[in-house]
Amino acid sequence: MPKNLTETRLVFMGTTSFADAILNSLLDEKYNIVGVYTQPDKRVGRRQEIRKNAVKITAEKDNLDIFQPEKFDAAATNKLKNLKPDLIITAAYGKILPKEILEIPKHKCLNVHASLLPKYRGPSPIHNAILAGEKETGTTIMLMDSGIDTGDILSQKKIAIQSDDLHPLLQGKLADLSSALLINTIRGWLSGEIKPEKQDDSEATYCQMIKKEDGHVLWSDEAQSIYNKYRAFYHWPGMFSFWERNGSNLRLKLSKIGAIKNNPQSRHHLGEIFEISDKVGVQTSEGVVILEEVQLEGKNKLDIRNFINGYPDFVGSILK
RNA sequence: CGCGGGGUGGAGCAGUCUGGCAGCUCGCGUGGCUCAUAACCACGAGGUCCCGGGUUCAAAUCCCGGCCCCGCAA
Repeated sequence: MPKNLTETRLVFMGTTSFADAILNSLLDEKYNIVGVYTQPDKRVGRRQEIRKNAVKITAEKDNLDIFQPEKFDAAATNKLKNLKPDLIITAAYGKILPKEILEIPKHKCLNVHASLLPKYRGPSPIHNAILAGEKETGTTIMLMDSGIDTGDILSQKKIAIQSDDLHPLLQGKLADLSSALLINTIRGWLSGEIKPEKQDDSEATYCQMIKKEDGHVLWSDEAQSIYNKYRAFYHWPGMFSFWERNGSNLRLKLSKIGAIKNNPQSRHHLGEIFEISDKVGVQTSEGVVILEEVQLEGKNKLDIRNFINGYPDFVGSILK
């Protein structure tokens, strides 16, 4: 084992802004990062421009060697071997590493996973903790094995979820927490102070990749769970419903919704828009969702009052 | 040339198809009413109808070109 942490040859793999925050904290610690792996650039937006992800931008700024393999075939695997990594750190990379890769670094592969494993194994732990209305979640540093988020745990730390935390805020908190924990864990792991602990598979829960369609609001849900969905999907994919107008179903993004009003007296149709004093609500199966800002397809985001000024027939209509 | 919606007083919209007085809901200003108001009444200010060209007696509206905003898709 290298005596000095800065001599450890470290490879980082990550893609999202969460991963970027982790990478930045490793850079702050002056670790010797000999390679950065991230997902290939994707074409994005109406003009199909190529956009670099956050990790790539950071890596370029620091003149790190960047690798963006579509998959780990023989050539990609050899390239990685040539980097002679002592340790691989992954965080929200978005690719499953074949077993052969996991065996390359002598100090193995560490993964940062933003949940209290074995809870919320899978690609969307933060989203799903919010969706489920959890009061707390956390972050786990673990060794990677061939399963998905099933490896032995090195360290773990909890954090509270506030009832009005939106996904980006909670993700930011978890990134900070994870960064600090990772720094300590790397030190402890390389020095042999930390011993891996097996996960209790009987306690495991799993989450799926979030799809765009998941943002479609079901007004037959309860207001509280719709609000949780709003918090979880705030950054992506957002929340939307459909408003029928002049025979066509227009997509209406609910870009900002307010607290829930539990007034059992209110018995409108599911999805019906109505005014409550100075606010605008939508009827759910239990409670009311308050609309604060919406965006009709083809239009800009609008404060609900301005929206109704332009579309007075919105009140009384039913969202689907 | 991936598909589609849009640009009209400070905000949001209608008007465009079928060319003919610049309209609606708000906001703003002044006055009134009220114990009171995101309430009500009266009056009022505020517009190069995105830009450029064309057609026409006449263009927000029709034709050509350009700029910008947005939804989908990826």
